[in-house]
Amino acid sequence: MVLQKRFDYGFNGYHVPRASRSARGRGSVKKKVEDNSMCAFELLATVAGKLLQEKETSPIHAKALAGNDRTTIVKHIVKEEHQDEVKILKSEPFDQGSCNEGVFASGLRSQDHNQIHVSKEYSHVQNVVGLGHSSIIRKSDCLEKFGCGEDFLNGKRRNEFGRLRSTEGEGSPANEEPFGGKVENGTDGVPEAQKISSGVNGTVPDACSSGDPMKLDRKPCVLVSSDSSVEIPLHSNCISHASFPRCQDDIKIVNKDDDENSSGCTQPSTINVKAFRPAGRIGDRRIRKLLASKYWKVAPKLKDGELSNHDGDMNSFSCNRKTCYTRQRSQRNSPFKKRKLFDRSSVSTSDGVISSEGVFNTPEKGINGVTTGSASGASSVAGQQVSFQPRDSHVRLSIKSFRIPELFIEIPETETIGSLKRTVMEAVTAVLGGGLRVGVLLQGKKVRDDNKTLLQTGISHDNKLDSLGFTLEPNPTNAPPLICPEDPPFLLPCDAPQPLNRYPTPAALDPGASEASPDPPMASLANCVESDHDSVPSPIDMSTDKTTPDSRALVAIPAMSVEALAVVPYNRKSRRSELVQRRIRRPFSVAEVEALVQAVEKLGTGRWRDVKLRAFDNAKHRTYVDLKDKWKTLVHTARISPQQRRGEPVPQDLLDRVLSAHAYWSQQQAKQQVKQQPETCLLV
DNA sequence: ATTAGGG
DNA sequence: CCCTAAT
Repeated sequence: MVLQKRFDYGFNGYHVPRASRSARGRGSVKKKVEDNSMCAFELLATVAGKLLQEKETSPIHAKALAGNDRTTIVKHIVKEEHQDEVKILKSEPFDQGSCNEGVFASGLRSQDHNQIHVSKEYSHVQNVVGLGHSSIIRKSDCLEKFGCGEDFLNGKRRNEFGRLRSTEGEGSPANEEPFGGKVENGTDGVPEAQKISSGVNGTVPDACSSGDPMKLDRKPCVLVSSDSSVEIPLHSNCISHASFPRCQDDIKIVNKDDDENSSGCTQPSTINVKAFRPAGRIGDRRIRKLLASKYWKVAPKLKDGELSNHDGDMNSFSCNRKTCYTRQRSQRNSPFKKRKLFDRSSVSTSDGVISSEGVFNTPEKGINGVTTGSASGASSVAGQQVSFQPRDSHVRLSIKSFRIPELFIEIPETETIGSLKRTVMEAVTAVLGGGLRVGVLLQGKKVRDDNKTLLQTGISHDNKLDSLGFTLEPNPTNAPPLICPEDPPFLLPCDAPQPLNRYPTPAALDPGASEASPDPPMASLANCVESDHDSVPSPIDMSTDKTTPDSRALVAIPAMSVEALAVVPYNRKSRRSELVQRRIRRPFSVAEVEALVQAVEKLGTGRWRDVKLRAFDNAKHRTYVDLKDKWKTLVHTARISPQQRRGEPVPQDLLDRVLSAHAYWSQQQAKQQVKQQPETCLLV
């Protein structure tokens, strides 16, 4: 007997009739997945968080819950208690003052149905997001190699990412700063910092606006650009000051999206940029990992006991921030050493989970560069019932129902209903755990730019949005062919009508692929990212050891071959190669250009690695190749008429500097060659 | 791993 | 941004 059914995932017990599903879901199945995911990240994160929560208290475990399965989360979860199968999540108020909103959600689930009842309003999207992340991350963290207690998942830690530090001067000033005098003159006495600041603000007005809920804690001046932050040391205790006067003006771009990095700056005098980012890609990975492990551990036997492990994890989770913080920093000491950040394979993987990137972008602070990603094929559209309620500049919405992607279930006729339920649950759990990502639909259109703020996207309390929807779609990246990395023929490409899904094997969830993806929304729960995007080099290796083809055996399916019962999210990409996603486009902000120009003026055009190190050390998404390319385009841009230029306009003065620096260094290069020419001639 | 260029 | 060849 083969049951083929789509399940509506109701948050409020609200089921969306299949008939009412938008056709979009299906239609988009064929779309090439190249999505970068998330747009309106907050929304996605919120949704993801919900889903994950749900997962944690999946029916499988819910049996014993009997009404006690209530999950309440406040801000960041600090500790978790388990009562039999029931988990109670508690969190502590964020002490940063940035998030003052109170609790935002509570969930109640019924055991017999895959329904989650989510009520309560989200006082702030950020909070919601934070919630989702924390709950998710918490566990994942445990799984991570960091070990319990080492992780952080609150915004505080996140702050580290958005940090810039001054660079120390290297080499002799004369060589290092050919443009030093010139630049200074160019500033007309205006402090570099100020200059940059104006530049940033001019371009990205809202970036640092006071309205930003995520205000920085105590650091004074932070410059935030569209997708990166510029940090300028204010105090003089920077080493660079002494040895290299102008160094204090160095601009460094930090990628807020990178989760992995901890902080770049060790100097107290440095300003902290962006408040925080709860979970980064790392978080995503962790989440995924968590999900995966959980899934495999629990699903199969549906035993209790399993949770006990979590306890330990959870506790560890509540490590004190200090510790986590320290850890984080230490980890990122040698960014370049372990740089494989842009490895594509890794990127794709990350997508599977919600990326943290963007999670914290609130409308107020938003302003990120536009990213253009292609949408991933969505296999299903979740039921949408979103209502907005004006409240300050916050958007409140409640998702009445969510439909999960289509699942195929195959089960013997002789199986019991209970067995069927479990099977279905597992399938759902599996999908939710790692194979989904969240998409946002606005008026029928998929919102692909995860970096846009809700406001920019048109989702604001001012608008009576009646057409905001979320979708759960198979996460291409995430969905790795678990079992057969080589890509067995049987794994159908996403365009296949309705490929069968199979339970992800641990391997699949694994990260082999990892992430980098910019921001895969939920399934991968990224960065963000988005993560970062992209950025975390460390793949999740949890699956490595235990994962074997046999893992499938773990699937708790009644006496039948796993294969038979296997429910697999379809729409997975069969080939890893296909998983390769083009990195999301992240236009350089003026601040970044400024930093680049300054670095090039100082270092020249042939030392991109140094440029990267000097000015973009913390911007994981900017590789030296990117910088080189950007310089190339800048030179080109500077040469064409302003009318021909596109994108965010770059201040003419910057372009002028580009040209002069380019000319200068070209000349230098020529001289170098001239010098060598004679030598070679002599040699010959 | 970097650099340099073409696409 | 991607892809490659050459270092």
